[in-house]
Amino acid sequence: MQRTSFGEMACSIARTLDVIGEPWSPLILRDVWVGMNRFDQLQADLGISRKVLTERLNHLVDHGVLERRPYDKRPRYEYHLTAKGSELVDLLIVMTGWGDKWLAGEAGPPVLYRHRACGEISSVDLRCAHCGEPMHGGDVEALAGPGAAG
Amino acid sequence: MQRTSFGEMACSIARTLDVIGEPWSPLILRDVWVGMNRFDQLQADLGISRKVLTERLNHLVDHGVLERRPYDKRPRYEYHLTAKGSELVDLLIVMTGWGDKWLAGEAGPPVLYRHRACGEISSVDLRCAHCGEPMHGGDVEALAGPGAAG
DNA sequence: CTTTCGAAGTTCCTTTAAGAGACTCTGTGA
DNA sequence: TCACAGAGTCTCTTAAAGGAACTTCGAAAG
Repeated sequence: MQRTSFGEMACSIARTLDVIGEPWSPLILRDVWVGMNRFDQLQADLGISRKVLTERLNHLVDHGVLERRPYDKRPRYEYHLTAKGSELVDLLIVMTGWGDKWLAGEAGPPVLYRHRACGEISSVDLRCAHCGEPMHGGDVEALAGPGAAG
Repeated sequence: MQRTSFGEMACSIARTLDVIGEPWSPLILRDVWVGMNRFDQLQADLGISRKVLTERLNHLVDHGVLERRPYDKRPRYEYHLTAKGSELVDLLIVMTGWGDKWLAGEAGPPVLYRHRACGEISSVDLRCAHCGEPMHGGDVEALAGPGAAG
């Protein structure tokens, strides 16, 4: 229910959750990413309540993650990822990787990704933007930054 | 409220959300990651209701993301990341990166990460595990995998 | 022109989860 | 034997999710 708003916390994880942390939001982004851009498509594919879908779409548009785009002279709209929203796909890809590894079980991953640059079915790897070496939880040390609280 | 369970969907994003998608869960993982391992510490730091914290911790333990570890002869427990849980930190790091870029504003990021391997303050970059080139939403094509529905 | 249609929401009602805070339980050690 | 501290549990209120029927707007068909 998340009545507590995370947006005011001095934490980028909390702030990100404030934008896409509500139930369904990541699944909506996934669908929009793969080309399901219309209200009824999303509703049918997800099985989400129309009321909640409306709320989520508005929230995502308000936060600049999705953009509402008319596609007809009638009042008909499509939802598309903005630049800000497109960068959230990184998150979806990493989520997919974890789910594939830990939750897919015998059947294997439901979806595979082909990396266009090399043509191979692949997965993603986190690397230090500075030195290019692997960068995971244990490879890192947290320090207070300029926007720290207090 | 998320009454709809995502765990049965043929989608690794949905399944991952079933494990850590409830409100507060990513923030609990963040805190445990940085060394807040006890109930009262977590409760005080997050300001979460004790009831909800209990529910979340049990859920995360049930799903093998956290491990409950006694630290006293009295019934006292600490929560620690399992191997499965440690890999979720990747997700937190990517979330942090997005929040730092798009939500931190004037003040700048509240937390900085130093990559131990190179000693630099850095951020994370997604690369293809196969060829090492950048791998983001637009660089990738989705195909049905062995565990696809239907 | 009136009727029908389709997409995109709105509204209303029920059920369930989150928030808040007091209460319990269990060993310890003063 | 009393007080304490940590880790929960209980109860009540409030708000959000689910479900399903209803509205609205313009287009095209008769």
